[in-house]
Amino acid sequence: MKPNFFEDVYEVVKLIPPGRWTSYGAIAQYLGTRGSARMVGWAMNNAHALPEVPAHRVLNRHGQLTGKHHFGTSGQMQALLEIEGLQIQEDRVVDAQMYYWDPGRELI
DNA sequence: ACACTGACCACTG
DNA sequence: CCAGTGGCCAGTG
Repeated sequence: MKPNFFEDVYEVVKLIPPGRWTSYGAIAQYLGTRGSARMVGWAMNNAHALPEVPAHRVLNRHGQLTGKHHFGTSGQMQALLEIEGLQIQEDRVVDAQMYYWDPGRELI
């Protein structure tokens, strides 16, 4: 039995607008637990199999593409983000705070 | 049941 | 900026 946690994570990730990104911690915080940021990452591991979940829009708190290694080919994650208008430099989003999307703040 | 790991985060020094 | 520590929850051997 998988916890609703997963479903909730997927829902939030699906709601992330194109050209925006959010962090594992932000999602975890939105769901009520701060430490569960790890679980979010773990949930994404499952999520990456689902085409409906844009996992490439979920980065760590620095806007760094920590999970790029999990995308089949290297550069895939960056490419997807750049297509949506984000600028990536050194595996990091340029002007990250400018494109940051907080589920608890803008989704409310 | 125990130990270790993980796409993390915050605090401290 | 880097290293260490604690927290959080679930999976695996």
